[in-house]
Parts: sequence; C-alpha cells; structure tokens
Amino acid sequence: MSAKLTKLGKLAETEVAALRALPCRVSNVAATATLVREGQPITECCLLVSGYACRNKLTRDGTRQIVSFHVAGDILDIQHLLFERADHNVQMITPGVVAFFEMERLRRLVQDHPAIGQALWRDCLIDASVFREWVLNVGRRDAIARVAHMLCEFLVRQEQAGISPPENSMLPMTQEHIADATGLTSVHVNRTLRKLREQCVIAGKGREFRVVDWSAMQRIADFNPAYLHIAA
Amino acid sequence: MSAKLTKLGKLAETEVAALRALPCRVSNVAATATLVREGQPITECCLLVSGYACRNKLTRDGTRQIVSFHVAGDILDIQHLLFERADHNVQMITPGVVAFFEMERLRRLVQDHPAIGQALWRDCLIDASVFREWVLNVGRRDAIARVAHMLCEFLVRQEQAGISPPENSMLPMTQEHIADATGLTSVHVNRTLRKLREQCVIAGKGREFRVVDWSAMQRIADFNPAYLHIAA
DNA sequence: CGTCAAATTGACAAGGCTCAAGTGCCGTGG
DNA sequence: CCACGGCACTTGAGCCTTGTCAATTTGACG
Repeated sequence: MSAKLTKLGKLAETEVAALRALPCRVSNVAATATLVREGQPITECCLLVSGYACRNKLTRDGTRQIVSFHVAGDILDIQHLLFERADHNVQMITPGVVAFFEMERLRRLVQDHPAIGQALWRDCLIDASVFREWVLNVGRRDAIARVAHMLCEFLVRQEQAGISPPENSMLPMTQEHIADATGLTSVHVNRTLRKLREQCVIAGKGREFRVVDWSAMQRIADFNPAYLHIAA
Repeated sequence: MSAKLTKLGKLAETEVAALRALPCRVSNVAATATLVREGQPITECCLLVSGYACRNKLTRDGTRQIVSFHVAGDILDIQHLLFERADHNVQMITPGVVAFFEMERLRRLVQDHPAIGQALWRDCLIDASVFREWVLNVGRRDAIARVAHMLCEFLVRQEQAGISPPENSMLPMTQEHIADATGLTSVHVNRTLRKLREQCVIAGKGREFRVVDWSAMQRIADFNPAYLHIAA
C-alpha cells in the first residue's frame, strides 16, 4: 500500500508508518473470484498484491463491459470509498493475492492524514481519466485502434508498476476479456489481432504476445499516454 | 458553490462561510466557448452557474467524444484538481454563466477543511461512476438504448439539480451533441429519435422534447439510476 | 427576405455481429 | 502414459446495424 501511495504524492515518515500499521487480511484468490459485486454494501477496500484484475459492469441482459484492467500494486475499489453500495464489479482475471482493508478504517486514516487522502484522491482522479479515455476509445475508434489502444495502455501501466515480463510473454487476459474491454465480440478481436500480426506490429501465436513495432502500435492506437498522468 | 457541496456532505457553518468567502470571477460565456482545453496547464476551476456544458475528448483525426453533460450547479473541472495539465476539454453547449475559482486556492481550502475535501472528493467519485456507466453504454448497448439512456440520465440529473423545465421544453443539445455522447453519427441519432417517437416513448418535433412514457423509456434504456449515487 | 445551422430523408456501402464448425492446448483422471 | 474433456482460439459465410454521402426541409434570427 505505501509503495503505491508514495508514487502518488510525497508522504511523511509518520504517514508511511500509519499505512504500514493499517491492519489487513491477505488471501489467495482464484482466477474466477469476484472481489466486489455491484449493489453490495461497501465494507472493504482491496489492494491487488499479485495477479491481474478488472472492473466491469453488466447490462440487464448480461453482456459485460470491462471498464479497467489492473496490475499488481493497484488499489482495486477505492472508487467506492465514499459510497454506500458498489456500482460495479471487481473480478480477478488470473489467480492472485489480494489484501483487504476495512473501508471505515481507511476513511479515518484519510481524515487523520490529509497527505494520504490527497494521494488516494489523486489515484481516483487518474482512474477517472482512464475511464474518460475508454469512453473515447469505445465510442470513436475502429476495432483495430481500440484493441491496439487497450494493449498500449496495458503495457505502459504494467511497465509503470515495475512489472517487466520476459520477452515473449503471455497476455493475462483472454480474447473475450479484450472484447469486453473494447466493446467488440471475441470473434472480431481474434480477427483484429490477426490483422495486427499481419501488419507486423505484434507477434506471437495463441496467447503469446510481443510488440514488434511500438511506434506503429502507438500510431494505429492513436495512443498518447498523457491521460495516465504518470508522475515525472 | 456551497449549495452544491451541502448536497454532497454535511458541512459546518465555518465551512459554508469559507466557501462563500472564496473569491471568484463570474462571467457570461457564449454557446461555443471552450472553458478548458486539453493539454493546457490547470489554473482555475469552473462552476456552471447557468446554461449547459459538456466534457469531451478528441481523437487525432478530430472526431469528438463527449464524456459527460453538465447542468447549472455542476462543478466542471474538479477532475483536474490534482493534475498539472488538462486531459480533456470543457465546452459550453448553450450560452451561460460560469464562476471561475483559482485552483490553488481551492487546494488550500481543501487542506484546511477536510469536510469540504470529502464533499468534493465524493463529487469526483460520482463523476467517475458516470464515466463507467458511459463506457458500458457506448460499449454494450445498441443505438436506441444508448440514446434513451443518455436522455434518462440527463433528465434525472436536471431534476436533481432542481431544474424543472416546462412541460414541452427544448433539449439544450443538438443531435450532433447526442451523437458525440453516444458514439453514433448525427444521422443515426436522428433516425433513432424518430424510432422513439414512433414507439410513443417521447414526443415533440424538432428540438422540442417531452417524455411520454417514462417507464418504457427506462426499460428501453436499461436505465438504473443507482450509479448516480443520489443522496437519499 | 436571406442566411445559416440544425434536422430530416434516401440510397448505398461497410464494419462488425451471429452462427457454426473445427483446432489446439492443457489439466485431470483412469 | 494416454485418453478425455473443456476452454480458448481460429476461421468461414452471410446478415444486419450503423456509417457515408448527398440532397432537401425546417426553423431561428438579423
């Protein structure tokens, strides 16, 4: 927790200490685990220790829209800090480890330590900026740009989190996850990934994945990382 | 300003006083005015006193995606509170009146009055919840549901803000605004509105607008206002 | 009355969806 | 060790929703 927050803002020694003193429950979770369910009362806040997760919402007829992906170190549902009930789901997409904090205790911590509050607030604002970019991505880009954009963002966030997977790694998400994140069908995501491979922008068969031409990738995606507000 | 924030959380007398004491510059703005431009440094925070506005982003090739609409009383760019530079545009969609506050002063106010900070933070979180719903709307609903959903949200927010336009009123936004908000083209929005009229869900010709069957509207839109987190 | 932006409509094109079948991979259990 | 089952991935054919282009109408306003 403190590692993430020191990236978001300068914290004093006492604040780092207060964060470390915050009690939490750590547990292993399966790839299919749902950490937060829409409509449920908010009691805990989760921090992703390892693995990958996403936030999503469902339409009445059950189709899913993923609204963000998360990597190790991300705070998963700080977006619910000041709400009674969850307005979206938080689900794992791989097995992983999650730390649970009591939301009420977190609220008190924020009141006692404004600097922590500001760091968390900044984290919320960055999340919101990402949501805005996703509205643009899903609303105004064609399939190939959408998929490329989602991949660009994911890779940059992963790198920023200090996770550098080996050269030829696997994507943690399935093509269905990519489809639900981009507002496409998994069939069309498959065809779109093939197109990116044919254009020699990415490589790897099946779930293997490697970027061959990062600048072409960014161009196709119309990707400008400014919206991620990465600290200088 | 204080009117909006007291809705978001309980404030003490001193806090209301501090808000009222906050100096601001009030000015009339034209329907085409851009209040905040993506990439620009953040110096001020705007409050919409009257009229209608929207937040939007552009793709490289200039197509626009609106990410939220705003009514009188809304704080327009609190989302930029802790950032150096704007990541989206804020534009008027009708003529109106806007109050400008110095962002730096607002940051100090928040530090001195945690309750004000919490109220503003809650406002940010509600904005973010709306962005998530919009990702779902644009990513996973068909044209008629998208347009209906956008209209439902707009009407509820307007009512919540205490603005009850006369029975047969005009929408403040053009069909092109609706198109940019829903990820459609203005031509298709036109056809979609016609369909809603044919189904006797809405009425009014041209820009006139009236909801005939609110429950049908909500059903078509798959609209559930929970995500707006309206205080009980 | 002229002008201009917005709304409306038609004809046609196309990007993405649906349905369906088949392949490859990996873990599990006999 | 191998056979089986299941899930994800892959591919094809045809359709449908939405986009594109272009022309026309309407309404507000000077």
